[in-house]
Amino acid sequence: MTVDGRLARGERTRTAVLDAAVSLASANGLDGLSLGHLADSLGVSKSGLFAHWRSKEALQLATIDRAVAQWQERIVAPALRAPRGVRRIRALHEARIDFYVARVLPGGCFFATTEFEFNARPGPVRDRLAEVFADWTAFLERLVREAVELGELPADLDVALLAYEIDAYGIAAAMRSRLLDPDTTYRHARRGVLARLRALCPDPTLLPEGP
Amino acid sequence: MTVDGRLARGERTRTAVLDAAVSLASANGLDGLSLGHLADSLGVSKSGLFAHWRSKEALQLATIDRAVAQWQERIVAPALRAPRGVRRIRALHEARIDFYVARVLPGGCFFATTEFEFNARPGPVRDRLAEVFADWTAFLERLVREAVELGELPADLDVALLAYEIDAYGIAAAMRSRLLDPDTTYRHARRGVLARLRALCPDPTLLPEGP
DNA sequence: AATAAATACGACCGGTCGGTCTTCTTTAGT
DNA sequence: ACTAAAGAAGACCGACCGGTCGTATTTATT
Repeated sequence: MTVDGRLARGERTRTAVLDAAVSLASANGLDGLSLGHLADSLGVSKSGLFAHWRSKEALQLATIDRAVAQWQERIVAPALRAPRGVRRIRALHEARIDFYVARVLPGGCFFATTEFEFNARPGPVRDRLAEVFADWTAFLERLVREAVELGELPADLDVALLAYEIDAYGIAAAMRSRLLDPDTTYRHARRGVLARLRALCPDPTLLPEGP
Repeated sequence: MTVDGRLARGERTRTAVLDAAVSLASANGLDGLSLGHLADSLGVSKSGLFAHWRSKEALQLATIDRAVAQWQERIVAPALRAPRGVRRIRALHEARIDFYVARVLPGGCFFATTEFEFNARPGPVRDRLAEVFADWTAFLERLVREAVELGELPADLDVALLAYEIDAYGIAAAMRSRLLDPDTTYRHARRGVLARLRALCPDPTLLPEGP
């Protein structure tokens, strides 16, 4: 099966551009993502970008999708390799903090930055971000519900509330690690969720203290 | 004691501009705050603004200070009217959520928006925001420490961690309330902190369930 | 070898940005 | 009434923004 070299070349460019766009947007926002800068930093011409996306908004939407794919690879996929229940919840949170620690994106968290940027700006970009956020929340709640069903968390637990709390630890980590002391921040984020789960889980051996 | 009418006029204009700037920046960020738009929305000329602030950056810094003053009035001052200890911590958090519920600012939270906007952009604005955030964290930790000293929280409590958690509930509320269901979000934010404090406080009568 | 499609480019457009300059009005001090 | 200072206005600047257009280059098809 041969691939069309023209399409292959375009696809290569497209993903390279989007990776750079995710990086840039994590630091400067989806609005601060200037087509001129993006083109320059990639050694392409600005008009070359318009061959792939008709407008800045189309590029912004594509950038969001690329960020979702990265998040899926780096945070969700590793967590799904852990066994269902509280261990998976912990693995997800740990993968997220690891992602921040590794400084993968210059802005820390693409979603935190862009969601705050657009939460008061109606339009397709905001709608897409809200959709992504809703999906993420639903995923977190599903993981918590699974743990309840396995008996690893109390049956009368407020599932949505615990999901809210776990995500809150992550958001706060993204924000504080860039303005205050990063090490302290990450320690709080990790210890907080671990302590929370241990307090709720009847079987403490599922959640060892160690790193 | 008479005041200089010229200076008074300038002062009036200045606070009016800064109030509008805080509002605008809460929605569009400190960078999205365009001097032209700001001037138009106030019925003044753009060059009139430069008579008060030499540059956009100077205006941004003044806007931050104004937002701090508003926060002090609307969140910190009410909390300080509550008795020291866990009740004051709760009052602070409730005042914060009330502030979000009241939709005082179109963007929800000035600090959450701007701190995420600037956390990867070195410069005086970022430094000032980091300073403000550090002060806020220190204040929160002080309140928690006071509650420990009063015996309303365990002596071996990780003060900084609880302060981190309380702030995390607030940050998450600011973010989620604009993209997901606001009522659910606010309920989680309030119930979460309340449940957390009640679980730690030996005297449950200090923290009644009621609204 | 010729044609067509997908990429990419340089030049350019109207509009907006932050910022400057000159001018005019308002007000205080005398 | 006159002067000095502060506030505000409008015209204007260079830089950059998102976006368009015509054209050249690469590649697959025939």
